[in-house]
Amino acid sequence: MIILSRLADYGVIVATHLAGIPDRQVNAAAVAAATRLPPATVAKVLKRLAHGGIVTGARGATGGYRLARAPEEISIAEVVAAIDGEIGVTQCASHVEGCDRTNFCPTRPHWAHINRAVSQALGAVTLAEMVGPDFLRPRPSSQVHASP
Amino acid sequence: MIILSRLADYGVIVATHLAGIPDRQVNAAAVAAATRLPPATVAKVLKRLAHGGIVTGARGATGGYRLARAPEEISIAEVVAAIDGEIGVTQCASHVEGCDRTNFCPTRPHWAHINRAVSQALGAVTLAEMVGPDFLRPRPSSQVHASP
DNA sequence: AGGAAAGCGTACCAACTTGGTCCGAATTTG
DNA sequence: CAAATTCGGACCAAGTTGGTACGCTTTCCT
Repeated sequence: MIILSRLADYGVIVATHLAGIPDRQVNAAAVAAATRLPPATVAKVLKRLAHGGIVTGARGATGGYRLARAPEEISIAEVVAAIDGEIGVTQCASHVEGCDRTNFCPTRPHWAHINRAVSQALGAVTLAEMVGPDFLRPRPSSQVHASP
Repeated sequence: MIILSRLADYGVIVATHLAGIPDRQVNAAAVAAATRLPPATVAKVLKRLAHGGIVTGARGATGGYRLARAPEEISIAEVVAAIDGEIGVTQCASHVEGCDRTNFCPTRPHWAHINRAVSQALGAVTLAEMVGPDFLRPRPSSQVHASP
């Protein structure tokens, strides 16, 4: 199973790319060219990111996108939430009521626990760490640049 | 966004139900009746669970399903993996190669880290803990969100 | 001031995945 | 031997998602 949708994946890639050039303001086509992603989809992703407050878009000629905050202030969870909405393990974790088998469902505390763990895992990594060359690695010995 | 698919959710519910009756061997219809889930879908879920080694199915008359292992030996991650396949944050985390923007992707170590955190969160909880009576807290009022 | 460039919003279409159903083959009990 | 019951596969419908296109607004440059 895949946790993140493809658009969310694209969103992280795009946001990471923007984090790598914090002062530049580039348009969607340039981001698409730099990330080798479909331009139309990149535009869609950037729109959602702008709507979520991750990036800010400048209109007009010589306009473009730019990160709305510092890269170390933006977590992956925010980027993902801007694309696909709030993170939830299952639908029981999202909707509060209406489950007619609530009595048969002693699993919700565990879902909440797992949900928090996932959110914490996605919220612990920031864009600055994503783009940083010396990111925090729990295992500094392993080399991860090559293909696994 | 929802992490687990609905079938995976059903699988956890079904497996938890089976964990609650470790010595009984019940058929798919009984499980569906007990869990208030669609019978056909429960049958499908049980088939995948059997294929994944979570439950064992006995054919013939008076057949039925039973947990293949002890409830404390089966984690949620296994159940989810039996339904929806191996857990991966994104497609980059699953497929080993073929990504033509590997050079533009310094994010994979972080994906691996997040992926491991998610897997650990899902792997830390077993079916025995799911069915355990100590954990169920019937408090449907407060819903905790992982606020960013 | 006008044209061009770029973002913004919406709408739309295609495709894949998912949810759900059904029937045949195998197997065990009575 | 027959009936009941299950597994295992194929099969179909529907929802969601990915992706694209178009019109509008805004801003800079000529």
